[in-house]
Amino acid sequence: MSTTNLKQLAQALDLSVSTVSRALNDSYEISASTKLKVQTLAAQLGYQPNPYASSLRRQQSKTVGVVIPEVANNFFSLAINGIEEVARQNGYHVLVYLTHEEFEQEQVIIRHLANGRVDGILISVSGETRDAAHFAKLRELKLPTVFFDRVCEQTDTASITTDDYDSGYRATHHLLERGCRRIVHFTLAQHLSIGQKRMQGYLDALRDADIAFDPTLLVHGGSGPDYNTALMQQLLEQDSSIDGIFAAVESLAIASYRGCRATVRRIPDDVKIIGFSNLEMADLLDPSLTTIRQPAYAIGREAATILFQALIRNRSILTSQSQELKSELVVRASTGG
Amino acid sequence: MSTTNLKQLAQALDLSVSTVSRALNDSYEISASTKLKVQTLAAQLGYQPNPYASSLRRQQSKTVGVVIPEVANNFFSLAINGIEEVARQNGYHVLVYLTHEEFEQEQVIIRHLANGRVDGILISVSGETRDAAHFAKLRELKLPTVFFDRVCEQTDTASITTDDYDSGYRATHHLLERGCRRIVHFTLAQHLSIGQKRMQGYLDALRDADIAFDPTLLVHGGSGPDYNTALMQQLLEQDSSIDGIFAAVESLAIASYRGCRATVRRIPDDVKIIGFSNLEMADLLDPSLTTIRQPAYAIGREAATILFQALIRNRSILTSQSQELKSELVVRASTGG
DNA sequence: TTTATTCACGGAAACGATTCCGACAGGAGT
DNA sequence: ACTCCTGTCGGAATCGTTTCCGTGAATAAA
Repeated sequence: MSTTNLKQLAQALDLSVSTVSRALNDSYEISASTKLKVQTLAAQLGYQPNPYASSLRRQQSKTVGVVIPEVANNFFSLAINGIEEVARQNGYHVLVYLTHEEFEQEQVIIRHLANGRVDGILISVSGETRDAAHFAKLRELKLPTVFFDRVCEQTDTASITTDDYDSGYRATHHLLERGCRRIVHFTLAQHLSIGQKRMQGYLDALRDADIAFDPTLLVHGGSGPDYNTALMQQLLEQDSSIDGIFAAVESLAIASYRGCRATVRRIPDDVKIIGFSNLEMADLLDPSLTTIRQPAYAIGREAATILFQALIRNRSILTSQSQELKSELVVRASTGG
Repeated sequence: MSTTNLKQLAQALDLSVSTVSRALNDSYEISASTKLKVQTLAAQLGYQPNPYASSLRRQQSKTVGVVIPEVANNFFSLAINGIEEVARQNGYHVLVYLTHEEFEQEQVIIRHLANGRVDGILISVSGETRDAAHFAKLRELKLPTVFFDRVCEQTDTASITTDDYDSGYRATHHLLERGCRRIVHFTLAQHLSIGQKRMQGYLDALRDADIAFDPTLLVHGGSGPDYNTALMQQLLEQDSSIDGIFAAVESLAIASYRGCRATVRRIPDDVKIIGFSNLEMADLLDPSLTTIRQPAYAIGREAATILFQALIRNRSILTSQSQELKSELVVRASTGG
C-alpha cells in the first residue's frame, strides 16, 4: 500500500534495486555519496519498506505474540504495558490474543501462531489449561516462548513468575496473626502450578499454626463475577464460622466483598479479607483492601526482555531458566489495619 | 518457520504448486477428488500457509492496528476486548500500540502503520494531540480508519463516540440538583473534541442553573496520578468553597478522592464527586462513586464492526459516518446517594 | 608491465503464496 | 471429420526485499 517501493527509487536514481536496498541498509559496499543520495530521496518520498516482503525474505517478522486470558484485568494490563514498551524499544510489534480463560481458544491461537507470523511468544496460560500438548509444536519449531505469571510446568522453557508459595504463606499467616481460624481459600486455576503453589503456601501456613485443614474451605471459583459472588455468598450463609478469606486473584477478592455485603458480614470485624490484586485504588475501597501486589509491569518487562535477548542472539529455543520476582504484602483495613 | 510449504505438498502429491494452492483455496477448477487428496494431506502434515507470503501477494495483511493512549485503564481494556473479539470472528489479527498520551509517539506509530502492515486502524487519540496532519497520510493511502471515543474532528472518517455533551450536562446537573454550587470540572484532553463537549455540557448546565462560570474551577489535569492528586489537593486548600467535582476521566476521579482525603474533606458531605468511569467496583469504594459509565465493550465492538464492514467490502476509505452510543449515569454515595 | 586486491555496483535468485495464461484431454455439436 | 467447448491442471510471472555471485575499474603490490 505504501506507494513507493525500491524499484521506483532505483529508477529515479538510475541505480539498481540491489544498490538502493544496500544503501538504505547502510551496507559497507556502497559509497558514502550514493548512500546519501539514496537516503535523502527515500526520506523525501517517505519510502517505507514493505514489511511483508521483508519478513518473507529474511525469515523473521519483527513481531511477538502475547497470549493472555483477558485484558480487562489490572495485572495483565500492566504486564502488556511493560511488554509493549520493551517491544517498541527493540523495534518489534505486538500482536495480542485473548483466550477468555478457555483452553480451546488457547489451542487455536497457539496453532495459528505456529506459522511464522511471530518470532516469539509471551503467554500466560488460561485457567482451564491442563494439557501442554499444544506447546510441543512451538518447541518443535524452535519458536522462543516465555511464560509469565501463569506458567505451564510441563514444558521446559523460560518462565517468569512471582514468589507464589511465599505469598500464599504470608497471606495466610497474616490472617492467622490477625486472629482468623476459619480461613477460606478462594481460588481460580487450581490445576495450574501458580494455583497449587499459592494453595500450598496456604496449607503450610495452616499446618505451622496447628490448624487442621478443612476441605470445605477450599473454594474453586468459576467464570463470571456474578457466579463467584453467589458462590461466596452461599458459603458464608452455610458456614457462619468463617472469619477470613484469602482470594487468589483480584476478581475473587471483589466477589468476596460482595458476598460479605450480601450476607451482612462486616469487614474486617466478622470476616477479614486479603487478596492478590494490582488495583491502584485498593486503599480507596470500603474498607481498604489488604493486598498482595505483584510487580505486574516489571513482570511484563522482564518477560519481554528475556524473549528479546533470545531473539537478537540466535532465535533459538530458550533454556529452561525461570526467574522469580517478589510480591509485596500491603496491609490495609480489610484485615484490621 | 512452519516446516511444510506448498512446494513440499506438491511434490508429495505429484501435483503442481498452483494446483495445490487452488485445491486448498477451494477453487472451482480443481476436481473434487484432488481437492480431497490435497486437503487431507495438508491437514495431516499440519500445513499452514505462510502469512507473509500470502500478505505480500494479495495486498492485504488480515491485521488491524489498535492505537490507544494506555491499556492500564478500564475503558480501553474493555474496548480492546470488544475489538479483539470482532477481529477474531473475522479472521483478523490485532496489533496493539500505546501512545502513553504522547503526541510524538502517536505520530511515530501512525507513520509506521502506513506501510501496509495493517489493513485498517482503530484509534483513540492521545491527550496531547492537536494537529491532525499525521492522519492525512492514512487518508491518502486509503487506509480505513475508525476513531473511537477520543476522535479527531479535523479528519472526516468514521467515528464512534458516546453522548459526551449530554453526559457532561447530566453530570453537572446532577451535582447541582444535589445542592452543589461551586463545581470543579477536572479534565484531561481539553483541546480534544471529547473534552470540549463534556466541558460544554458542564458550562451549559451551569448557565441553565443561573450560576456564573468561574474559570478557576476549570482544572486541567496532567500526566501521572501523583501530579493530579497534588493538583486537586492544592486547589481544595486554596478554595474552601468547592463543594463538587466533576471528573472527566476515571483517573481524575481517583485523584479527587485522594485530594479530598489529604485535605480532610468528607465525601459527599463537604464535596460531592462524580466521574466518568468504567470501574467494575465503583460501588465498593469509600464512599461508592457516582459514575457515568460508558459502554466501553460495545464501543470496541461497534468500532471494529464498522471497520470490518469497510474491509470486506472494498477496503476503500470510510465515509464520514459517526455513531453515538449512550452513557449511563449511576448514582451512588459520592453524590449523596 | 603484470597480477592481485579492493571498491562500488548490477543481475538474478531466492522467500512462499497467488494468479494469469495457457495446454491438453475428451465430449458435444454440426 | 472437424470445430468448439469445458473441465483439470501446469508453467511462469508476480508481490517487494534481501542477498549471493559476478564484474569492471581503479589502485596497490610485484
